[in-house]
Amino acid sequence: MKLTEAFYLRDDVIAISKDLLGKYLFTHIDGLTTGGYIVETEAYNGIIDKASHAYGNRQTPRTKTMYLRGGIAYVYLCYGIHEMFNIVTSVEGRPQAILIRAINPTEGLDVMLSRRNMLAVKPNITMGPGSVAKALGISRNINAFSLQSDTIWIEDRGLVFPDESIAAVPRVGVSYAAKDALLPYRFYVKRNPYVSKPNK
DNA sequence: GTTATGATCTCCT
DNA sequence: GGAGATCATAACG
Repeated sequence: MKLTEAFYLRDDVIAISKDLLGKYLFTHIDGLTTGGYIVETEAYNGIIDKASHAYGNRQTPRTKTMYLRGGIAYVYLCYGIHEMFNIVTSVEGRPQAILIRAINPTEGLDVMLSRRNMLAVKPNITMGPGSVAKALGISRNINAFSLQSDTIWIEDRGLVFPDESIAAVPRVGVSYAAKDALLPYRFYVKRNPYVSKPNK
């Protein structure tokens, strides 16, 4: 059930991003389990990708997590407000990562509602990377945690989307990355209500 | 030490 | 449709 390390250690971050659609992401934090299946991802292709934090082989306290062995979490703060959850892939020394932009929640709905200060389930509960992290209780203190741990992990439950229901489009919020912003590194499940707005 | 800015969300109009 | 929130990070002096 739980995805093994071999899944994350592959070198093709684009293929892994696509493969992650339909996989179930779970967290067990503060004694509470929450999760759902992934419906939107974005690939960040290492040192040659201008949109990546590791562009140009940049090594800093923040990005060092990306250089570790694949199969761990990379969590950072964006805009001073939002925690972002990424999955590190490929082998040690190759800083590739995948941003989880949206999930379709299936477990722990009541917990997610209270974490999001919402009264009823609406698509925006886990739509967009900042919302996903908040609903799942993800914060920077699980940065670099292994996805083989019992705090955060990903399962294959046999859910597969056919190619024609998967869209590949340019990424969101990376206009500073010049022509790399045009690469179709954002993948999502067509017509799923939890997919975030831009380019839908 | 200082400063500019962002892999965004929410609320307001 | 648009602005404000809010701070760690990274680059620079």
